[in-house]
Amino acid sequence: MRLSPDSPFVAAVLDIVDSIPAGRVMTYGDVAATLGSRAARVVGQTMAQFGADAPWWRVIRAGGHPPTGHEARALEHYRAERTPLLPGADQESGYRVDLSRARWRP
DNA sequence: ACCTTGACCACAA
DNA sequence: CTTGTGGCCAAGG
Repeated sequence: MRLSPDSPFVAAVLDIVDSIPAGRVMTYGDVAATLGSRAARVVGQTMAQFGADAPWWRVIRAGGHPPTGHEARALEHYRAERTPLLPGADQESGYRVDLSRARWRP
């Protein structure tokens, strides 16, 4: 489906995403929780539709995986801003962000 | 009001 | 590692 472009939830999500510093990340659930919500999926839909002009690669899944379908492009950003990744899988597919070090809590 | 669709989450087997 | 189950929430049919 489509989210309303002027939904207050959408605006709030984008505000939070813009506040994440370089080299740090938040999970979809973290962003929702910051808004007092559990709508992690809606955060994902928000990023899918309106996240193009935001630092979308700083919002990842709870397991440390980058957003589905954007693994390769996200990795370029992580390398560029030195986001801590878990050791091991160095290839494009299969890597994860080290949440214990990179997680940002506002 | 019910069903379906998602850049999701947690937990169990 | 993989499925499956149940939960979450907005929007559209």
